[in-house]
Amino acid sequence: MARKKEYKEEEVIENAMYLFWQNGYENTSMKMLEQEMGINKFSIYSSFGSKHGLFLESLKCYNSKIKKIFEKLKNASNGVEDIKEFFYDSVKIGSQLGNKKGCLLTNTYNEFSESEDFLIKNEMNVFMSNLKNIFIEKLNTDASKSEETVLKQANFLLLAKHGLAAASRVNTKKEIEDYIEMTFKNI
Amino acid sequence: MARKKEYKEEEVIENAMYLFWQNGYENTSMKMLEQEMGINKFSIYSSFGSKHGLFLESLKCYNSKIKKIFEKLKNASNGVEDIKEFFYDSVKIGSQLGNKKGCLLTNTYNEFSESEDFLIKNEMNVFMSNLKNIFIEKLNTDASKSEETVLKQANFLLLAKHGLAAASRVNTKKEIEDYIEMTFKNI
DNA sequence: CCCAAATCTAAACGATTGTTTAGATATTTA
DNA sequence: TAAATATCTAAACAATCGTTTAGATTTGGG
Repeated sequence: MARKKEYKEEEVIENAMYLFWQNGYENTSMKMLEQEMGINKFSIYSSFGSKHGLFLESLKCYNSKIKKIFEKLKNASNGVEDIKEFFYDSVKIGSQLGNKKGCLLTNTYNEFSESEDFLIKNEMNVFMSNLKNIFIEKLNTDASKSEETVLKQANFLLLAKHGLAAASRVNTKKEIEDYIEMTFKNI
Repeated sequence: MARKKEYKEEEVIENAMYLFWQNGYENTSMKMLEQEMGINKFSIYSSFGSKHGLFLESLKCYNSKIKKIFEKLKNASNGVEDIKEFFYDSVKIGSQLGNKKGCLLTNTYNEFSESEDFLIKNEMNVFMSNLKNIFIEKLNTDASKSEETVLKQANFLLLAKHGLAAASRVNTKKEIEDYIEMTFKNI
């Protein structure tokens, strides 16, 4: 054995995640990451392999952060009302975690939409289809809805969620609340 | 007098605009611009001053491209129905102009949301408030709506338009159509 | 026809990008 | 305590970024 590490991966990755969340992948440099993570390039590379590996790990970190509100949604039993609450939770979590805007996954989805990075695109698709399936499940608790209606509404909510994440980067809290309320008027 | 220029600014700027539209500002390099515009760096700099100047000019070029559907919206007289048509037109124009995704202005709005580039942010704010005012005007053609309702619905539509532009980069035509239809269900 | 000026090509600029390496420092174990 | 080794700092790496410059080429007017 030898010298001890002066940091914990699980701790420094959080700061990396916040930085990526705020600036996106390309606009976050190794220099900024050094500063924010509090360790230097050598340590980053020995722990995470590359900037790309660090980003993937940041996405996992983000996933674990939002796992709570996903579990809450899954375990709730008020159908559409739970989805609405999930929308509110999604916006709230950004201001709780250091006033970050939007959703890291949605930001990434947009930034990589023209990219050929299939590792990351796959991560995104898994997330989106999971979310869609949960929406479908919740919508199905209302037995009066036809399968077609459910699918259409699930698509609508998925885009609304995507749009909300994008818009929440530049709009006020009031505007966002109005948007969520109006969105669920249509369901 | 002396040698003649072998290109026209109005022509090459279009290709620059398409490239920015596709990749965003930061992810478009001068090298890519040289290739796509068909002129070299010297010419770009002598015509547009800098990458930043070129981008601003691209935004103006984009504005003139979408002017048509804005004028159409302004001059129409079917109230909300016209806004809906405007949503469809906004999506369509991307596929018409070389299968580009989303809206250059919205993409820019997102990319520069954390930036301190006030020249560009101002350009964005002017665009957004213009759009909002048009929405308000159209909504007001229905005299039964209270001022509060109109403002709330205008905010909703503005975010919906923003979200639509973001989502249209990654979603299918069918999903987008469903989204627009659902959006206007209760307006 | 030749000089002046504008536009071209292409190389070089310094700064920054992500990544690697050399060497000093600290810790564990035998 | 000494040898082994993991982790640190800090410099250097090649590649690319946006930008500038030097020099060749083309054009028009006197």
